[in-house]
Amino acid sequence: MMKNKIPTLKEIAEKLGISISTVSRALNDHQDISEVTKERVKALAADLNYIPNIFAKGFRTHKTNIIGVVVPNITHYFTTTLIRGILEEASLQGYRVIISESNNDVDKQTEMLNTMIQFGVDGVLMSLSKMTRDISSILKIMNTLPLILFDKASNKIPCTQVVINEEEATYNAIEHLINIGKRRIAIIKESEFSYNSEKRFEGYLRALKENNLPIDEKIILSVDDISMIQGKRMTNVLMSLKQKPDAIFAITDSAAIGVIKTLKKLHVKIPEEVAVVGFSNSINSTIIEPMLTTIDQPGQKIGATAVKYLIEEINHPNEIFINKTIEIRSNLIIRNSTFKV
Amino acid sequence: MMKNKIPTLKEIAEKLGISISTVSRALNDHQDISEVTKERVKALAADLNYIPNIFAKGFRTHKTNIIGVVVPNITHYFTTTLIRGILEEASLQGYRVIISESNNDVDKQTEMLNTMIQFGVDGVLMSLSKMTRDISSILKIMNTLPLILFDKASNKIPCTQVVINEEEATYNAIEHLINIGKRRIAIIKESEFSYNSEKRFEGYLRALKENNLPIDEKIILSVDDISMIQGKRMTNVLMSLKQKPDAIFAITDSAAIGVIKTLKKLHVKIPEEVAVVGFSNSINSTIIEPMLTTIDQPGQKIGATAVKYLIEEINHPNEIFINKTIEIRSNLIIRNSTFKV
DNA sequence: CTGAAAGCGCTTACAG
DNA sequence: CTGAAAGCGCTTACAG
Repeated sequence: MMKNKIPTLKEIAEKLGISISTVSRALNDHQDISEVTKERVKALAADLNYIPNIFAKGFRTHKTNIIGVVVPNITHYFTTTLIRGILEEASLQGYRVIISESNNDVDKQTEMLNTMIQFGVDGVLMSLSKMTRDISSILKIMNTLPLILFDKASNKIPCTQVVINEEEATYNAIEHLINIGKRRIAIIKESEFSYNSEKRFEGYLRALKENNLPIDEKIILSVDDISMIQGKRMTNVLMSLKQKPDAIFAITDSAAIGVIKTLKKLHVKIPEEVAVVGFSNSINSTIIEPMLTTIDQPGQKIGATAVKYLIEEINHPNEIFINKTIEIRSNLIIRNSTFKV
Repeated sequence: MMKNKIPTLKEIAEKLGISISTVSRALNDHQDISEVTKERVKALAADLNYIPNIFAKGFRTHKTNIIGVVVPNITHYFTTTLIRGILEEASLQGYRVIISESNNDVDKQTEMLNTMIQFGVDGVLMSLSKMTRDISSILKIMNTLPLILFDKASNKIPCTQVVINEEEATYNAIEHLINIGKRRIAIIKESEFSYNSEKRFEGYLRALKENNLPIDEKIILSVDDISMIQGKRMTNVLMSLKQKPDAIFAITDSAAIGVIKTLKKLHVKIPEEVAVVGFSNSINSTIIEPMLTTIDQPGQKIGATAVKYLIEEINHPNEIFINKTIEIRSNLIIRNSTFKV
């Protein structure tokens, strides 16, 4: 297929009988250039469909206006809302976004970061893969590029982090269960190192303690992979205990949906006998019956906020940034799995 | 933050006392260079963590190894599977992916395409926004860059298209309903111009005709926005008809889930009184009870295939490509909404 | 087998 | 207010 040629500054300059420098400056609205010249240049540029060669520009100015994003799993609904926020805010600020998936594989994550650098991104937004223990490669990258963590973060990495109020959100959810009269609240969390899981667990523990409820290891269950299937398995475990729980909090909606499905199969009444709470406010949480009480995380806002902080760092490459942790508020959405209207 | 400097060919050349040209050639495994030199150069490059400046390279060779992707809505699960396939195949072939969302807004779609060009992508993969009637801007872009359509395609645009066998898949689904004894099959489709909706409607019509079933306009419903809410509304319409349908085919899972929810509210037995079929095999289709019979679309394969064809075109910029339509096979997944085991 | 040099399209310090 | 020229980091035709 024959492709059109995109005109260059040189061609515009020649057609107008002026220098390339003047054309460049006119297009960039440089103060030195007269209005008349600016207008002539801009008119011709528009006419010829001039598009600046971003590679020549980026090559020259060491800036590409591209942001790299690394996420563990792009198919999670919540992740897509984060990405939507990132795309929107980036676009507003004149940035493009390169996305890659680490598939929760730490080596792949490192590889992705390296290609990001190679592709000249101006900065990186990352949500950590599970099991990211060795942070040396990440620290190395931080020497080269601004990096901001979002959603799946880590206190060990000295950079700005944009997260939700995981601990508090869970605290509120557990407190809600206590308010509706539940006293024996089980939790299904992740066994592997996971920032979100740990924070949520802390909120769970604090809520029990502050309400003088006993902490019972038997109803604190950890799974490798926090999925619907594991939710089902763990529910069978919990409901075969001598002292069954009267509520189950799962740290993800998918696990919570597994819980509901199994409780229904066991003919356990929800929420009267056992109440269920999830985390994420995924679409699924409104499909399941009874609909799931869960925590709504404003993904778009988190994504957009992360972009703002990143561009701030990109624009001030020589400043030392104090590494803030920005907590975005989430909301408990009460539905029929805990409280019937 | 102070950032590390990435070494250049020049530094390697100086340290080794050879020319830049030789270093460049050694790194690119040029045949002219001796093995000894190659090894020395590569060793030092590895040592210094040399990363080629892709912008200098792209600028020089007019190739960026970046693919642009435009999708209507990134939060749809099926879209994320398409993207996953694109990311994987692109990564295998050494390409990065810039993603943007058109939000089903035709103007935004055009804008996105233009920024893609500006950012020097080597080619574009696009899934059309609804209501893309004016294709002039797309045709214009095809003069500049290779473009391939996937999933939401259009016969009017002369380019390679990667889609599923929409018509045949629907035909099979309707035939399945006929096989289980259904005779009055309603369809809920989109009213706006939509490639997928039209193809599915064609399959529906053909199945009825070939089985000598009457086509009744009263049970052919069109909605603007094919959502769960519309599925609910349309079910109320259908179930208040004198001659109620004994099966409902909705062209998306979300609408089909709305159908099931409403049928349950109306105490209609599924599938005995009314069977339900969706399209997509979304996660939701297994959450709803009864689980939804639907059509599984191999998103990853579609995405990967689209990338392959695009890179083929990128690598042969002066060839005229015959615009093929590649149909990827989908599968009917039979579940309890049509057939109880 | 290796090197000197041109050039990709742009920006910008310097000079006028 | 405008221009000539250098240079960003790379590749490659040309010369040896």
